[in-house]
Amino acid sequence: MVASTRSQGRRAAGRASQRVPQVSALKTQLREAVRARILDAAEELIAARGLHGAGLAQIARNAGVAVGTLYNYFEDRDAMIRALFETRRAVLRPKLLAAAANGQSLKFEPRLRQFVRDVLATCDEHRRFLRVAIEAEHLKLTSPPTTPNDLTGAIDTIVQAGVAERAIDPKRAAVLVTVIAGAVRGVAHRRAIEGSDFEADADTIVSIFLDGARRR
Amino acid sequence: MVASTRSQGRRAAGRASQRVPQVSALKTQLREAVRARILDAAEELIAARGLHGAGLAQIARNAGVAVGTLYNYFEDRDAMIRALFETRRAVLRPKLLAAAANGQSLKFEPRLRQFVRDVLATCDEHRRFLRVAIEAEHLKLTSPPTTPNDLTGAIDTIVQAGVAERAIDPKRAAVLVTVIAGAVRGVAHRRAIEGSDFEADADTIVSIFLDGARRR
Amino acid sequence: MVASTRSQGRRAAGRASQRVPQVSALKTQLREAVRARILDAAEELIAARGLHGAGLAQIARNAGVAVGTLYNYFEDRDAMIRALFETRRAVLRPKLLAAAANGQSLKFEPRLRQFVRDVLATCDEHRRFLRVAIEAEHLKLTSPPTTPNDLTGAIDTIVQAGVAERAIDPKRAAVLVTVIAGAVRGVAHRRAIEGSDFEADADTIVSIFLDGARRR
Amino acid sequence: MVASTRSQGRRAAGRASQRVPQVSALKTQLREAVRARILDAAEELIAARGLHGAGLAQIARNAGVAVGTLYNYFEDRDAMIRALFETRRAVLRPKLLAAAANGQSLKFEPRLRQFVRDVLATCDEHRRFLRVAIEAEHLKLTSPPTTPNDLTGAIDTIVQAGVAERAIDPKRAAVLVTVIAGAVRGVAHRRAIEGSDFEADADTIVSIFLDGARRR
DNA sequence: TATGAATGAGCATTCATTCAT
DNA sequence: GATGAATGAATGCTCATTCAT
Repeated sequence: MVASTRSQGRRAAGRASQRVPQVSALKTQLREAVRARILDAAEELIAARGLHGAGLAQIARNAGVAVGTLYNYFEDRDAMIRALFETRRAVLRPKLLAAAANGQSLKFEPRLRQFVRDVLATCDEHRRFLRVAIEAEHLKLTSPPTTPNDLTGAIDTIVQAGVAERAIDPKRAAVLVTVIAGAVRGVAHRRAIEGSDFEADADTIVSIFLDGARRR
Repeated sequence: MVASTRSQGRRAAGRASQRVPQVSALKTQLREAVRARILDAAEELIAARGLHGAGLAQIARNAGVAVGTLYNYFEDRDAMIRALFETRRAVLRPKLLAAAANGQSLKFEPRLRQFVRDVLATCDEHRRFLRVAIEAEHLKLTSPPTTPNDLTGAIDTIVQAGVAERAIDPKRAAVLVTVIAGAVRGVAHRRAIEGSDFEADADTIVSIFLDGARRR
Repeated sequence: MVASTRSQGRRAAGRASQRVPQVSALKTQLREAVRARILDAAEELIAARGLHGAGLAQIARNAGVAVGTLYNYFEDRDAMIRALFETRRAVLRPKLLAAAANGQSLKFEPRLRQFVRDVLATCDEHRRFLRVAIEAEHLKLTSPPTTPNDLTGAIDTIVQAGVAERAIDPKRAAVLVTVIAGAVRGVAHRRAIEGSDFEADADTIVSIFLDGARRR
Repeated sequence: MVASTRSQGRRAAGRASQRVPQVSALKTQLREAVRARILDAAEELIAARGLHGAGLAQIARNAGVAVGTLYNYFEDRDAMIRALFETRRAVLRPKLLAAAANGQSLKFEPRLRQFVRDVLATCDEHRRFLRVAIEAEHLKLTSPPTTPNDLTGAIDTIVQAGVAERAIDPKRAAVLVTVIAGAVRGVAHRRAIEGSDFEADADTIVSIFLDGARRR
């Protein structure tokens, strides 16, 4: 009896020490789910009606929570929007970095080709956020590092590699980065709005940039 | 007295028949001047603080009129902003069309070269409005045809000409338009923000697009 | 005709030069009337429900204006309440100063007697504000100089005069000021709440302070 | 085994019959301790930031409990504040009554002297609550009997005794009560805010009230 | 009973729009 | 036509209260 009592005690203690973390893990999971729902609601509204048209009341309604609840997750509206960008950025940035780092063993050309393909695919995946990011490009006041800069950075990495292996003229590097970034953004933007899938776009873009559009 | 009255009447009538148009012309001129002052004030504020930060009170103050006066010139705030875009568009569109039509006698390459040069010059001239246009690219709901589309249209004209003279592969034409438009916009955007003058940008861009960035 | 026209012109000019100030004077008067109505409404609500219970919506309703109008008269709610105190103080302070300066030719005793009589009369006149002043005595954060301090200051003036003419022991002066101020405030407070008129209070108070309540 | 079980049962029962009251006593004690901690936290916050600045969240934090727990001790915020006053009153009232009853065998003058001394001492002891009481004097709507009234009552008791022994003119009694109460409150208030100790205040006050401030 | 996240009515504040002068 | 004070719906935010755990 003593033994069994002890073992029960142990088991109980064991259960407790297991359950408390389990409960808190569950809570954390729930919390994250709500947070995600809120950010999704905000993202959708901003994409649809612009930053100005995304009121807290509507965001709360779409997220299925009360207005006050928003303030349990974010300091204020500004912080919420900043969090939205940071969250999305945390998803996109690694993809961009991975895309940029991807074919380091490859020569410049196939590497760039793969990179552009990856980036456009990623943009397709995150069409909705793209509209938000475009919307927010002039809100530099609050959130310093924007996703588009990540794109430019990634392209810069690749182009520098191209310069290093003497595939690209260093004098043209800076303009090339801006031009490629503008082009990619333009194509992605068009896709995001039109909803169309330019299957072969990636390769065409790279061919144009490398060999020119001139017919030979 | 009668005579003098008559003659006065005649003279008055004569004056009136001359003056009424003059007066109305003067009035129209004055009206247009006020309208322009209002739109300038709006443009400046939007460029500086964004669409949301440009309140009617501040616009009126900067334009040197009363708030109520704004409503004698525009139906409401939305109409005023639409008018701002249309007014600027009315200035920019002819320039773009002229740039596109400019070297119709030229071969494709020098024509495109001249065109990009002209477009970037025009963008430099209208830097302030550029910021407004960028700001407003997500306001499609109210104003259907936007300046950026004019750019795309002009580029399309040129590229089609290139296709016609067999300098460009027709399969690539659509993408090329988007890509060039994106690149030009990207460069212009960068200039508008950084304030820097990329003197040689135009030629570099065209060279890249025609012959590729690849070192030979 | 010329003459009459001229004289008309003169008259018109005369009227104009009279009327513009008249109009602006009328406007100023109207403005002040509205301002007063707003402050009255605020005073009444604060007196009835306390500072916290006086919401801008209710104040506006009671003043017969829209909520937004309040902001044409005051920077924000805080400024409005500060203005309320300053306005009332601007009325009460001169009365207190006058009461304190009143019988400078008199001996200490009749002077104090007159002073207390005046102060209690003034308090009766401004019963409603008294409740507001009491309410606000712990809001020192925003408005530094409060009406109650004016009372203490006035009493101090009188007591110092009493000290000067050797009617009062200087050692007791400080406490006497506090004690008289407390007593006057207590009586005024009681009147403000009970609404009763203690006709002879002033003289009784002074007698007590000068000769004591002890029966002889 | 049976026996042992029984004896265990008995013992258990014995323990239970001893312990249940002990446990409930312990629980009651604990409950009271928590209640006291909550009221202390509330008192401190109200004294420091005013009634309006004492939010339930902050009170709970300072008391070391959760917000919801407050509602296990008090119906709502209003009831909590009322309880605060009643609790403090339950401490202060007996002291005031004792002070009033203290020198029943003494003559009026030394009795009043002692009373004022006691009251000021009590006020010094409870400085913090004094600020709360002052803050709350306009919350009469909810809590009918306030501490200040206890003071007035106690003074009334003494003054009536003075009337009875023909030391005080009955016509002046009512005013004298108000005046003394106001004076005591004024002095106590000044002490509470300035933090200074007027050692001799009590005697000075009584002397003034009995024999007047007039120099002889 | 203790907890603290969820709730939503209530608040001060803003700003496009109207209208009497 | 010009003016600018008046308007009030809409917004972001707070906080006493509730309730599932």
